[in-house]
Amino acid sequence: MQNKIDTKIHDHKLVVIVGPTAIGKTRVAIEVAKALGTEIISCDSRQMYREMRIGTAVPEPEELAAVPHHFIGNLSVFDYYNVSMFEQECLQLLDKLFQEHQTVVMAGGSGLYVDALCKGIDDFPTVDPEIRRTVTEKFEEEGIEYLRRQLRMLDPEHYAKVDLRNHKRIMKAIEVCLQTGMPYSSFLTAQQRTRPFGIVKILPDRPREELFERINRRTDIMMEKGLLAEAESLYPHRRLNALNTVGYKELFAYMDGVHDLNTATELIRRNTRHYAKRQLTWFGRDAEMIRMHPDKIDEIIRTAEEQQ
RNA sequence: GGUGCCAUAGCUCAGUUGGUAGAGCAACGGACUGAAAAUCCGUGUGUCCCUAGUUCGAUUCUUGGUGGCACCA
Repeated sequence: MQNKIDTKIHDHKLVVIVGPTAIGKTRVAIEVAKALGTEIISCDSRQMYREMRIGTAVPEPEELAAVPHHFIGNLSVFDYYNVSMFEQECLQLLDKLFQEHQTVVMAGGSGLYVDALCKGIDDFPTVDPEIRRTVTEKFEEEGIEYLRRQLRMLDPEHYAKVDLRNHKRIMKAIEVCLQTGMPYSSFLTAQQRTRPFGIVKILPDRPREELFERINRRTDIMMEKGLLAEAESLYPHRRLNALNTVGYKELFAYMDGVHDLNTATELIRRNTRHYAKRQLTWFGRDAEMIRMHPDKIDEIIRTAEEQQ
């Protein structure tokens, strides 16, 4: 007897369109959503901040008007936000959207956010800001060795697994240990959640050279649109996490006199390329991705309609 | 036309008292469980301009070219 549980066909479907920055996802997503008469959920950790529009390449007003978008400009740079919140809010929103639409489109480039929604993410309490602040201060004062010692004591199991050179990973684990009084690793199940809807993953892809040309061009367009002025208005808040973002941090450095404007622009181009590469690595290991050229809209629409 | 200096990685350059070479940046590869456009890790990719010598051996020394720069005409 064959086990047929995994091949169950759902009533609803999420079409996920993810890929590196500047590949042309926005246009593809809008065309697909229009063809399917549905809405778009953005999964972009930076387009959520309403103060950051030019540098995050949010869709044009006409594009936003053509198809309803969610999770764009819904936060302020002062807000705390995390993947788990995104997962929860997204699931709730999908519940609502699936009452009206058979299919919903998700588009963006934040791999962790995509995976949190598609595969689920383990649940543990949100860490008190006070605890985060304490751990951060200790790290700044005493360095990564301190973090390692702490983690070895609080959660030896995770200590053995974590990248001990990555302070962010260690800090997160310590924070959760301190918050809950339990080892961070005790929250990790590595279990994939099943979702009550089908998921089709499309990865718009083009030759690297083409992608890099688009990144260069888009950087110029952002500058013409007034990215510098946008960054200047955010300069006082440059320490906020939301502003640790390509396109802004390089201009802050320019304002600090670290380098001239041309250098800053060149660094934006380079850092955007690096970012795109990281995204390619992330999405590339997902075997469910269907690679398609973003210019072949009709094929993508057909795939979005037909695939289960 | 003459004299001098230079030619080494994609770029800027270092170096080898003769044993086929290494830095920075760029580039490339990878990891990723609540700050993820973040954070972290790894990799040298080379007719050492060409040619003929000297030498066991030349990217290194010598001859002659070629190209670039500077100065003098």
